[in-house]
Amino acid sequence: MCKNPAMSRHRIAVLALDQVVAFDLGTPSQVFGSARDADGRRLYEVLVCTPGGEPVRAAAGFSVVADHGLEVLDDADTVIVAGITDAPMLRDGAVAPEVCAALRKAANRGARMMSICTGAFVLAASGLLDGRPATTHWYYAESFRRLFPAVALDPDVLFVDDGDVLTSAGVAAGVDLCLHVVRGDYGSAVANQAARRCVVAPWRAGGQSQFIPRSLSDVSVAIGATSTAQARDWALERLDQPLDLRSLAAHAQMSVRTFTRRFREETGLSPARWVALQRVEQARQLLETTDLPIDAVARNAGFGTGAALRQQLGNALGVAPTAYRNTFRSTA
DNA sequence: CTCCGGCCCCGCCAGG
DNA sequence: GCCCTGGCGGGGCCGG
Repeated sequence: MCKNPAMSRHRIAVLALDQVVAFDLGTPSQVFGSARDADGRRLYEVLVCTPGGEPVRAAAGFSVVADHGLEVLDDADTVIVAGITDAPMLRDGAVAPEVCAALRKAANRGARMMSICTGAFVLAASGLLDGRPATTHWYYAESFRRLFPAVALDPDVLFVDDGDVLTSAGVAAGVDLCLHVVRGDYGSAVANQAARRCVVAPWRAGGQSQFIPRSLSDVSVAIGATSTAQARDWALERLDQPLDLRSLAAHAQMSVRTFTRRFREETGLSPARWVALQRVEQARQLLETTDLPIDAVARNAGFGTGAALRQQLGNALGVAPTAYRNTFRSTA
């Protein structure tokens, strides 16, 4: 990927087909367009295209006139297929041959391939998901499985990152996937700033269930109902200290059993897994935005030793702390 | 590498 | 009957 700001901007082509989901089509422009370097310059160029540059009908009842045709897939660094809805393709899996060919060509050339929502049907029809893990909108999971049995579908996660092929669940999960990609390309600070510009929560992890409210859980806090949200805030303030399940539950004034149950309902993650993710996030931000020694970062993020941090960061991101810092320290 | 001890996760079920 | 709670226990995971 184009991580060096000196190189030309990372180019993203968004493919809209007939009956495109308008929200999906806007998501990449919005999120990637909000990713800026320290001087406020855009880090991505986002081009929307349609087959032949012809207008396509949006499912919402208007037409989309794109500036480009499929030729922009030829030199895009990333290709994103937006979701479509209520189209015959979702039942018969038939995608125009020239679209499949263009997508395959881009993938073979090494472009990063992504889909939002039912865009996964188009990637799958092009054979790009065979034998790989992927996800799509839960509503279409059964149809997807029937049409593309060779794909390892996980219908219950927000998005799947399989390296050069990334797929997301319905609509808003596309926001999460796009933020995830920005995070991977330019680091947490840039991604969080992009999220702030879009006024969405900084991130939801890919493994999270599709069946959790995006921000409605805060409502229960506002009305004072019991919830694990305060315990999460409390935990975030003391990530550098040991956080075991018992003390989290005690802080939420619940039994351990009820706390874990609620926690899972509200976040889609188990408490320990959530804490681990927060610690990695904390470490990333410290590596990106400070010059603290690795051991200090490790202590501050609750890993104890640099060795533990190295281990966790390696598991989560596949990079060592110093390498991570060197990659992202300059961007933001 | 394997083992070990501790913690965690979650299905299960009894009780309110 | 219903739903929610919370203790129990087995299987799993992680760090040493």
